[in-house]
Amino acid sequence: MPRVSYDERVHSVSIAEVAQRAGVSTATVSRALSGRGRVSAAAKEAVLAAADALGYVVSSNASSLASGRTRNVGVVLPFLNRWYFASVLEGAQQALLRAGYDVTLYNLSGGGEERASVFEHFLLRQRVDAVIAVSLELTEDEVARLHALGKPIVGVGGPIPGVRTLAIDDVAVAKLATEHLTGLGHTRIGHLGGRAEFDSDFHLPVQRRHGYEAALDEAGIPFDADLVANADFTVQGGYHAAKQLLGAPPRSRPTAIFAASDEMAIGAILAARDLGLAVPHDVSVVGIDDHDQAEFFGLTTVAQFPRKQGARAVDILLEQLEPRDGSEPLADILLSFELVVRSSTSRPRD
Amino acid sequence: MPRVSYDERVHSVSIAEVAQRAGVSTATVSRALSGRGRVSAAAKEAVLAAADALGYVVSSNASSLASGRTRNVGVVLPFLNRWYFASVLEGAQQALLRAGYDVTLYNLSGGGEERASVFEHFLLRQRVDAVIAVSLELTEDEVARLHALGKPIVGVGGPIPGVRTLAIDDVAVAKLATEHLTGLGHTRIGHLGGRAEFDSDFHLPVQRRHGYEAALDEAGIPFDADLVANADFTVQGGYHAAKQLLGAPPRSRPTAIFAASDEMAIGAILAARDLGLAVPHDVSVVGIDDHDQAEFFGLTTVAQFPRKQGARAVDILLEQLEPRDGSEPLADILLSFELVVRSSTSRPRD
DNA sequence: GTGAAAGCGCTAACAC
DNA sequence: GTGTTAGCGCTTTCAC
Repeated sequence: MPRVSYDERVHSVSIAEVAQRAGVSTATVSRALSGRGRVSAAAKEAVLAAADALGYVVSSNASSLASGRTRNVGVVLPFLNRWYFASVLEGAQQALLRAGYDVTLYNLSGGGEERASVFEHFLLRQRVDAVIAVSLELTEDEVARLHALGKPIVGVGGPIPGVRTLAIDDVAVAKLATEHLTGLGHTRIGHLGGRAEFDSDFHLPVQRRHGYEAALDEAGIPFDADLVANADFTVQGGYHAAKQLLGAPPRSRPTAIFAASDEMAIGAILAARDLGLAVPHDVSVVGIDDHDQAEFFGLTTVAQFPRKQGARAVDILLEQLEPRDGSEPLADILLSFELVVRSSTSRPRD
Repeated sequence: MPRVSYDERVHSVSIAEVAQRAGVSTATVSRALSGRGRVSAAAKEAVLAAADALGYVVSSNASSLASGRTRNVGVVLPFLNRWYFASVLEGAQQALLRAGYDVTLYNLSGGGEERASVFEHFLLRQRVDAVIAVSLELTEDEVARLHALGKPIVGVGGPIPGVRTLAIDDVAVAKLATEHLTGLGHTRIGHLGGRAEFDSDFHLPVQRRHGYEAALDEAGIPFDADLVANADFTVQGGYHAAKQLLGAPPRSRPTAIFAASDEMAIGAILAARDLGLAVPHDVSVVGIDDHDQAEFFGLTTVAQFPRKQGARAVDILLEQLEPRDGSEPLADILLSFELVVRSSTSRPRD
């Protein structure tokens, strides 16, 4: 704790004052405080003491201007108010904070013009040392401009051309979920997929559907387009789509549903209840995510770990921003996922 | 669109290059681009053209260092992954972006040491022009340090001593919700409140409970401690607490529940269903928030408007950062709220 | 290991 | 209305 009462001061302490008090030059103060370059133990101690006594803190602007480093990372995402995105952001922010980096947030949910404006802002104002793009497909131009400025980029949630990327294997995840159902003996398996408009970025809906079809195929179950309904990844969307699937006559109704997100899966569980169907007795439901509420609903799901994804993205960035010896540049990374079996799935009734 | 291909360049264009190309001085470029000070139309046009052609953008660090303004606002919040907080942030970010400000995010959900670390970071590094604190009670020391640096602060979600604050009147909101139930003729009204540990910041649980009691009082209904259960504001917490209230024998069971958040109210609806009780026939439920999912569940609620709250906070900040003539400094502001009646409430059965 | 000094790229007086 | 110029507060050669 600095030993000065702050409300008595209006201007901030400069490095020169610290230097004077410590009886060294400003260069030594800079070196002592930043850890770059060597400083004698005695000098370092004197500097630390002086800085503490004066309540000194570097001006990030002056430091950035002189050094070219901002210690700030931009995180760009398409939504803030959805579990996956907020979780990735949380994980990234936490890791960045620990490494001494600030996070500047760019939420694109406002619309198209906002996106252009964001790129004007931070590409251009050189506020950040690097960029994390979550489930966003940057254009080649955007990537090129960032790279031209020497700013590393890492993508989370899907591949960006020319950019190192973290992603789960969506096909494999969907296949795993569906295989869980075929393994239980289900043969009429419905799918709640993502609507085409959500496919713009990383083709996540399409890939998850491919995984679903692949699992059916391996189990020798013919694909039936009537068992697929698409929605918008929300509970409400999943509810309505599931009602449609489950409203079919008992003979043709699916005995299990694989939803491309937990929120839609929860919607399906609620829809089943409202139709008087018991889960899992009449219909099994499996999702993807391991959403916060998955446990509450007893939802079987394939967990992905967005917080870890965010933290991992930071590791990769830091390796480029602060290369340490022995660290190899990493290739694209496929993230882990795992099936979490709860009470929403069981063998079919007969 | 700038007419240069960015990947051919590695260093960024400086103001001097623009000045040269436009045939004016750097001062004129600065003035033309920032809008501060007067510039002839011809000069302005020339500067704009040159800047565009070269793909010039100011270095925010150099600009901040020279001017003392960062065009960056820090937003501090205790959670990211909850509807209210994410919505406030979204509203604030959007308004800030429109005004040309970046947002640096400080999420404190990591724990206590993180909080100290955050204050080291941004109080101290002078990265921001102002601070928005959402549902956080800053200490006097923290407020004093910010003020000492001349940084405006605005609080959202509750009062901070010495700081301009935006908040709903939690007592009135809770009273309105409860009055809706008494007005329908309910006399056994349960309350799902917030647990004491959530009271640390703005005593929101206590205030909402006061509103509840006030409404009962005015309706001449005696307060009954057995009809109150506390939880953690989540669906799951509300579910368990509601089960407790609704598990009582029919005679003593509440015919209506007022929950201090929509998420808990949704938990109550699900609990009622699981107990075989119809909503609103057997039990009415009302919440506070107008959460994204409120409509889906047909939840009657008192809406607050967190996105607007965030945007409003920005207005207040901007008024201080960029005072315009005729604008009066605003006092603390009570935000609007409104009862939204849906299908989860009705008159009691008999 | 340490200090002197030259910038980093811009803004804001000030003079014209 | 426009140019000149002195910093903003730091980091980093370069010499010692």
